[in-house]
Amino acid sequence: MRWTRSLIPTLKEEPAEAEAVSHKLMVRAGLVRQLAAGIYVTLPLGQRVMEKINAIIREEMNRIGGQEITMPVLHPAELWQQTGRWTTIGEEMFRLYDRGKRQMCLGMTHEEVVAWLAAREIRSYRDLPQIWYQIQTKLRDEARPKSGVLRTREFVMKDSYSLDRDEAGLEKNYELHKEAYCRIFTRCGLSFHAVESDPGMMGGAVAHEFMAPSEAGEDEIALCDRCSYSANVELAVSRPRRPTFTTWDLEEIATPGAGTIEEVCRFLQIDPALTIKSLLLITTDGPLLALLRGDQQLHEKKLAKLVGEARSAHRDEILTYLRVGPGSIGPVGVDLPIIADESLREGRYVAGANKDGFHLRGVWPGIHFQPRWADIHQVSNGDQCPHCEGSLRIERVIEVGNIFRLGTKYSVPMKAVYLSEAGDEYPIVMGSYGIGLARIAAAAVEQHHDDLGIIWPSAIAPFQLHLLPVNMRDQKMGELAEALYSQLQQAGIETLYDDRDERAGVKFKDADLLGLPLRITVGTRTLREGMVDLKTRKTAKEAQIPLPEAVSAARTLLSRLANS
RNA sequence: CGGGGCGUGGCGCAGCCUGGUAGCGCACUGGCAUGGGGGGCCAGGGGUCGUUGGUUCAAAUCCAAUCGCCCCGACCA
Repeated sequence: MRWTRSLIPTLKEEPAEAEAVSHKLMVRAGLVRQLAAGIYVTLPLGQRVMEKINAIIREEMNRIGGQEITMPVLHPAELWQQTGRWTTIGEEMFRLYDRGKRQMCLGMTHEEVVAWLAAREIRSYRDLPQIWYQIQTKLRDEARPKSGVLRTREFVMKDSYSLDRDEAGLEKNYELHKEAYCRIFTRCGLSFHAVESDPGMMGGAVAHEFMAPSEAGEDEIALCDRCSYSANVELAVSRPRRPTFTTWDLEEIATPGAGTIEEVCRFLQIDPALTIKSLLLITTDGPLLALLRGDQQLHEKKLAKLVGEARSAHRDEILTYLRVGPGSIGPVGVDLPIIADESLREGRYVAGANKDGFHLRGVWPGIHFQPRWADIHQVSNGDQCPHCEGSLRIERVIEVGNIFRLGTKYSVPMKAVYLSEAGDEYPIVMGSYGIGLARIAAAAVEQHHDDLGIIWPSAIAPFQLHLLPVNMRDQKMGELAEALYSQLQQAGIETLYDDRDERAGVKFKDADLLGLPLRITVGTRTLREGMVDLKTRKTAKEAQIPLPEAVSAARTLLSRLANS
């Protein structure tokens, strides 16, 4: 493609509103433009990247037996009312009325439509299993769109749905998807982890998310350095490191002015892991004292699963329930329900004395107070793995895909059933599997760039080769470049031909910014010695190649890059 | 939804505090020179200062409301 006939609006300066590296680079390289918060136009270069990703996904989905379909974006409300999600989902769904005042919504996912279709078209066990997928736009009224194309209100997603007779069939399709996803992300050049995840509003058993490590990510995962344990911190469990305990006797000690864990530890010269952090929470059932070790953080979601939604108490509520200020709360002698983290089962601790300016030393959980035990701490860096002796590290990641076992959650209300060999009616067992296309592109940019710009993995690069004549006003040079361009095209090498009458420096900067895997420079050396420069973006290695060998050398290098 | 920040040519910004001719860099148009890393010279075009209302002789500047965008948090198939 000729640059002069393309829309490739590169930017010298960073857009003011961009924060994430991928956001800055995708805008600067002319891949996307923002229309409104969380709504983007995909420009020609970005479109080519999306199509590359698209093709890879399609190949891998077809390979596991997926059949491509297209489902509507506009849905009647009844569909969602049948499964109950019309009311459970809330403001994240775009809702509207048609001219006949019928309530409609914009599809944020398609379990309902799939179940609807299955209810009509699947009758017998002979019709199963099926995998249906689409690559389609989804709409979600995100509370906070952010980080460029990483969290948008309108986005293209590959979503597939498996239909099976039973759990065993679902398990098989789940595994097939897991394998397909690994191939897809690997082919797209991403490094990633498949981790255990919270099924959230999808329902069902433990699910998996595919996470690409990146600073710009919104999620965190815990990874074991010894075994294969890996999980979203939303549900990750750990055994916190064991501190060196002291066999203190129970005694009250004055801690003037020391309220926070940090202050108390400094005052007493002890490890925060030897203290109990006491939090007064207000649940729908009233006040609750939650206990953690001083070095741990409360995991609100874990707690919410046990006691429902909880908020921290206001200062006056603390005074009402405990007759003490926030700095000296403790579990001993308290007449409130207490929930304590498992890590407190062993050892003796320092805790608030429920008396301003005082703490208790030698508090023995289970003896001096009786809590309900539970895992309510957040996994932190260095905690011990729940399955082995390894230690966990926390990594920030971008969620690029996820897979869910839905079971019969949608087939039952939608009456998607089949008849077994014995003639009995059973609900179809479903799975659902998503991949965010733009997130793959953004994650790839996050993982592959340098100070100068993007370094595309060749599988999803918008073009394979950047042909750059240094001076278009030199007629001879122009002719050589033109000739080389048509040879490259004939050779089937996707080439972006920078035929602009720009200064060499401008073109070089743009080439680095766009980040195509390979660059051929036609310059004075070509005129003088018949050599072109062949430069690999990733390694920055440049080689001089005789002009007649340029195409074959490029082909060789590109195939090497494609396999690396 | 809570907290914070920002809206001034296409992009990035200054001017606002202390009201009085709207400015800089880049980009763009025409020309000159140059031609291997965002270089130089000359001449141009382009802005209801987000919007609305108020204060004032006079508002980009002060006040109020409103809209938009970004960041932190809450939320997130």
